[in-house]
Amino acid sequence: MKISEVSKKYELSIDTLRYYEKAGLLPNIKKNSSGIRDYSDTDCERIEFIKCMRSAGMPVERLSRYIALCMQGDDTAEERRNMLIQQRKELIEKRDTIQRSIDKLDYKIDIYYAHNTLKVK
Amino acid sequence: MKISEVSKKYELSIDTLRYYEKAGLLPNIKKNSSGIRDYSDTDCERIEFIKCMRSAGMPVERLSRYIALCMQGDDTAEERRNMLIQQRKELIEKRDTIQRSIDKLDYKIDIYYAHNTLKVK
DNA sequence: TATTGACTTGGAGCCCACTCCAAGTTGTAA
DNA sequence: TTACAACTTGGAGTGGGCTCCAAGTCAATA
Repeated sequence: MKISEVSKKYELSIDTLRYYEKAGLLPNIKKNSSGIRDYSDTDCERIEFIKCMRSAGMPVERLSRYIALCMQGDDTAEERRNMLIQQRKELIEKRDTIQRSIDKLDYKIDIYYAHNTLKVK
Repeated sequence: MKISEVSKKYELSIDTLRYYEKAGLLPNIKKNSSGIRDYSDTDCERIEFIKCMRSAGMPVERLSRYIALCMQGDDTAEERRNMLIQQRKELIEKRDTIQRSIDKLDYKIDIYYAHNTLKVK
């Protein structure tokens, strides 16, 4: 798959794909004789994972470390697992923070309704 | 309350408090004869709201618009309510995105466990 | 009265995650 | 063979949200 196809399929700009590669998130992308990238299925799976983690706010640098561990082989499995567990913990905190904000908003929105005329803060 | 006290109480740096003020999030902070800020209870409540919304990812600029509407008076109540409803909607989306990432992580972490030896990606 | 510490200001700098740009190469189509 | 579209590179620029800095003011204390 060429970069423009991948870009369309995963809704990531071409620049972002190259940026991710430079940042170590997509190592070993194959290139043909004239230097053009050819993304494999494995690369694409990785992109899905990256998208998922990025959308949840995992920093590029941490993702890069995780992927570097993947490339190092099986010996790093435990470390990787710990990274995922840590990340899950952080996401749960983040989700709960957001939930508290939603609750607070519900409360505020209710007040606007309660005053019915919509005229009171 | 002086800025250093507010800073400690709400765990926001003094620079951040002044930055928020400059950005329109904290209008009309009283100053004494020698120009020193004196935060009122209302200011403090506003700071709590700002912290809550910021921690949920609401951009400073949008907060600034919301607060500008507050200052304009009762006529803007409906618009403000709509902003809060919109914000709630976005937070719910964000929360759900994070939840999906958590689910994906659970799945991945499970795989590490399943392979028991911790040796397989 | 000299020092100290907390405050003031405007503006520069930093980090992250892109995003854009210039200049060049390649492959196909007219 | 010339035009074009899509690709390549390195590096500069951008926007949001702070964070830091220099230079100055002020009030209380030694």
